[in-house]
Amino acid sequence: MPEGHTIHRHAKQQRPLLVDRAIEASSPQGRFDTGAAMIDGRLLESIEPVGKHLFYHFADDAGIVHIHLGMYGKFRVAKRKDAAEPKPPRGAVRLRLVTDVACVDLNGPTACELLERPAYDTIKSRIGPDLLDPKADREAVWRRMAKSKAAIGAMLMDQSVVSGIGNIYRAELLYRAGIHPLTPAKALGRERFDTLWADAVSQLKIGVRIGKIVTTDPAEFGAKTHRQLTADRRFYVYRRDKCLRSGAKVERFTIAGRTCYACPAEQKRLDATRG
DNA sequence: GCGAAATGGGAAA
DNA sequence: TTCCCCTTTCGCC
Repeated sequence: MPEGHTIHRHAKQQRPLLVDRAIEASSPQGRFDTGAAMIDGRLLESIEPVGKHLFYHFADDAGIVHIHLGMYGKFRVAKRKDAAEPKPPRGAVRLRLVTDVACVDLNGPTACELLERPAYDTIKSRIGPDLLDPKADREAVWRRMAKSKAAIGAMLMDQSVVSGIGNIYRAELLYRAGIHPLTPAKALGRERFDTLWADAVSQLKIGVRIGKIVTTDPAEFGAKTHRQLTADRRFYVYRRDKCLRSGAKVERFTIAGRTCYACPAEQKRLDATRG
């Protein structure tokens, strides 16, 4: 389920298995043969998550592997107990990274490419502040929003404005804030924006911790933890017919080519002149 | 069993 | 806006 939380979770999980180790790289499927050959045998220096992107920095200027999962990309991580031989690839494995302790397979990514420094810089420059980066420039994000005419539902999905939020978090964060997605972003005003930002960070962190998106409040359903919530209670409005809390019929419409969901009873459309 | 839609995004038109 | 990529899942027949 790749939104920003997935990427940071992968980085965290893979670091102890791959970083500071020699990497045996291959492309069992064949579509990344050349790139894999370039990094094969090199030392991996760091894994950098930015929004929905992952960058693998290799030593000796061997290059930077850029991965974007898109909607279908998946990692499969297997530890090599007693350096056991990795299992044969499952499905179309674009990239396989093997170290002394693990085997990491990547299937179905939108992007898996080897970059040199300038191309890396270009991609980085297109990615807005990452909600999961403690040093993210919140001021810059608000400045963009205050200047724009776009709806908050569009701005939150624009990775050049703020990175890490996908279609599920967009719908759910705005529901939690009681703000209708078609509200002009600037109409939130600074205070509501700050509240929304803080909630976004805490929700994404829950996602990183438990490995899936759960945006409902467990206490509301008699559960102690987010993990305990069953699949039908993980979202308030996303892909639902009726709002989980109010029971109102969930409204569906398209913003920037993606389906957006909102509860007409609980999400108010703010006036652009207020705030 | 088949088609559509899905957590995403870039390029083309 | 529309197409295209990539893969899985779900609803409908």
